[in-house]
Formats: sequence, C-alpha cells, structure tokens
Amino acid sequence: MLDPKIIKERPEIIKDMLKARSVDFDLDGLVESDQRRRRYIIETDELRKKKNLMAREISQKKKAKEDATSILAEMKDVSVELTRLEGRQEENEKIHASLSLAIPNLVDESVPVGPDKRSNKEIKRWGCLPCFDFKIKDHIDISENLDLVDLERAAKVAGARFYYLKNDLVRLNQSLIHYALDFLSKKGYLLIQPPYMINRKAMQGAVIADDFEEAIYKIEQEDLYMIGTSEHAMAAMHSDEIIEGRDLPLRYAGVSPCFRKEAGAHGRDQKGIFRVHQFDKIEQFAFTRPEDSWQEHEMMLGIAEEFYQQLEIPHRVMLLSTGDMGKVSAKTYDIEAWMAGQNAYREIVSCSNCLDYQSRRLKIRFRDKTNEGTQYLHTLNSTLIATSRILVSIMENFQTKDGHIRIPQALQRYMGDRKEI
RNA sequence: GCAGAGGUCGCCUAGCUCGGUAGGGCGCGGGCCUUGAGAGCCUGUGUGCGCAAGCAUACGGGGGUUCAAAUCCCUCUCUCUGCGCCA
Repeated sequence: MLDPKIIKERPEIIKDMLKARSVDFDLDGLVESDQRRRRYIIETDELRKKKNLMAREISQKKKAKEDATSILAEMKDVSVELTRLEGRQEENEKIHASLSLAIPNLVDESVPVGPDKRSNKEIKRWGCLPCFDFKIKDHIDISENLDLVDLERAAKVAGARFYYLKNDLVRLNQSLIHYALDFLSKKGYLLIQPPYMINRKAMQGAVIADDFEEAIYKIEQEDLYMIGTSEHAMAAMHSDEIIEGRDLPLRYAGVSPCFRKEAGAHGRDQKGIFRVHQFDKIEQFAFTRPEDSWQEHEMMLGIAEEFYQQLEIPHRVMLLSTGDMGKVSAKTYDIEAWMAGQNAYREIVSCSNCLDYQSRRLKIRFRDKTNEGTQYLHTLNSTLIATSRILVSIMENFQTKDGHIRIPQALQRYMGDRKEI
C-alpha cells in the first residue's frame, strides 16, 4: 500500500514506477476511487451530523415529556437515507481497497531499470572458485552415491520437488540451522520461531495478490495459509500495533520451514533439492525508523555476506533491476553462490527494503512520546540461509576426488568435529 | 471439545442491571506557580475528512432490534479459569 498523499498529489511518481516495473495497472481507477472515497466521506459525515442533532433534540423532548412524533418520523427517513449512502460508500471502499492492495511498491532511484534479470547489476564478488583435478559431479549424483537424499520415494509419497534427507545430510542441515541461529544471535537478533500457517489478513499484509496464486499453499476449509517464508509471519507479528520509538530497530531472526508452490517454474531445476516445495530458512527481519532503513538494508546484506565468507562459499552480490524485483520491495540485493556442479552462480539470498509498504498494509506504527502522532515504520527482510540451496552448494563445491564431501571449517564443531561426510 | 468469566484511547479502569453526546487514572506534551526541581493547579494527548474552523468516527470483528446501541439480541473470534482429550 502506498501513501495516499502520493496518489493524490504526485501521481506521476506512480506512473514512472509502473513504467519502470512494466506493470499493467489501472492507476486511473485508483485515483478516481480515491477521489470518490473522499467525497463519500464528506457526504456521509454531513448526514450523520444532521442525525446526531436530531437525536439530541429527541432526547431533550423526551426528557421534557414533550411530543416527539414528527421529529421521530423525520429521523427515520434520515437513517434510511444514511444506510443507502453507506452502502454506496462501502462498494467504493471495496474497489479502492483491492486496487490499493494490488499496486506495487515505489522503486528506489538506485535500482537499474530493465525488463528482466539481464539488467541486474553485479556489485561485487567474493572467493576463489574451486578447482578440481577430477571429473566433478552435481549434487544429485553425490547425494545418491552417499545415500543422503531419497527423491524417488518422496515423489511417490508427496510428489515432484519433495525430498527425504537422510543420514549425515540431516545432520548437516541441522548444523546449518544451528550455526545460523548462533550467528544472528551474536549480532543481536531476537530468535523467533513463528507459526507456519497464518490467516489471510496477515498473509495479505506481506504478500501481493498475484503471489497468492503463484506461491502460497492454502489449507482447505480453513482461513489458513502455509507461510512461504517466516517473513510473512514476522511482518504480521506487530500488525495493528504502535511500537515505542525507543524499541526500534527490532531485529528478528526467524527460523521456519518454507512452503512454496513454484507454480511458474515448470521445467526449471526439475531434479534435486535446489528448487523444492519445502525447505528450511533462517531469515533476517527488521522494523526500523524510516530514516534508518537504507542503512539497515546495507547492514543486513553485509551480515549475509559475512556469513558466506565464514562458510567459505564463493559468491557475488547482485543489485536487482526493476523487472526482476518483487512487487513489495523498493530495492533488492541478491547473493548468488557458486554451484560447481552447475558451473554457475545461483540465487541463495534476497535482501529487500520494503519501506512503509508492508507497514501500511499491516498498520504497524511507532511513536516516541505517548502524546505524539504515529508514523508508519519501515520493514526489511533478508535471507540469511535457505538450507537446501546451501546443501547443494556445499556438496558440489566441497566434493572430493573419492566422492566424499568436506565439511566447511565453521560447521565442523556442529558436526562433532568431523571434517568429512 | 464442554462450561464459566472477560476484550472500552499507548497502558490501567468506570459505564452495561434499567439504551439517550464514553468518564477517570497512569504515561507523555504545553502552560501557571517556583531561583531550580518536585508537588499542586490548568490544558492537551485515538482515527478519518478538511487549508482551517470544525465535523464525523471509535468500546474485539460482523449482523440484528430501535428514532437512537459500549449498553438489548444473534454470530464469529481471541484471552483467562475449570473439566475433557492429546504429543
């Protein structure tokens, strides 16, 4: 949701954003419904005023034991008229709300404009790519040989894009989670394990309408949706609240499984555990003052970079272009890790500043003094680690000639000081 | 799942029996007083629309009865207490 003031006073800013994102959106419809909204508010307010005055008169007459028959009849007419007007107002509110919820976020000036990922800008690279003096395998072969994953039975039981982790890969997965939580905890983040299902109102706060169909699983017969990331549950955590200014920023480390339909991904990464319907993720989420969010954004990215440096995973940082960015984000960095088996950098982290877009949807405000007006705060989110993809990266980058997997130094103490799988 | 008690402004609370402009306290802001601070006193302190004066709106959500609902009725939801079930 965008600031209605911008819609009213500077619609050209929104027009530019829609063009940059090449999004087809009924901006005129939004502007008109917004104008109608104000008009209806003025009209109904006036009628209510009239009604209130009459109610007072009736009350006084009754107290004085006077006859109120004629004014009673008149008031009934006013009530009927008001109900009619409110009906029309409500109809317009629905149109206005659905358009308000569908419009994407503004885009920061620093974001490159372009139609798709080819316009993304590489910001930096870290680490030397691993060299091998033998023919390397991809994570599917490695995990099969070491009996670490069972994809066939997962397909039988749940379908494509599911997996059974087995043996030491279960331990490695847990070690990554444990390590990531320790890491963020040391950075001052509050650990959060959220509900894995949330209701529509909460989900709507963090997710734009299109993504509901594309990505989110719904529980039948219930007002519940499986979270696609703990971001969804953490954004909604403080909905309808007023936060004390002195408590900001709030920094949360969310740990949860993530559930995604991957509806638009047929054919891509069809095999293995790279693109799956369910994976574990540790997420950074922050609520900040508006003036602090850009600094926070860089900090979150830096934290994720440091994490992968400690894990010795070669990676590069990409600044996403308008065409590749999510609709709720004003600016997004991705980190892409080297995957030796694919001979390519692949996305492992997405780090976004959503400005006040989510907080307006969810009514999350703050203030410093209890008598001050409230302000919408800013929300930011960044992956720290989506474990399945890092399992792929570790298996492929750390594979040995004899078909085993070296364990990165930083993880060894979480694996009983073992050095290899 | 069953029964009872609750949900009122940032926090606490009155009002609900018996319908008629939602009151008080804390916190916070401003003012008076004071050398200063404190105390005391005055005043402000939700949301929406409006340039403003101001008006409207708000008692967990939705619906109903009524000229009029925090108050009466229905329904949903959450919290607490007890019972039941359960990893």
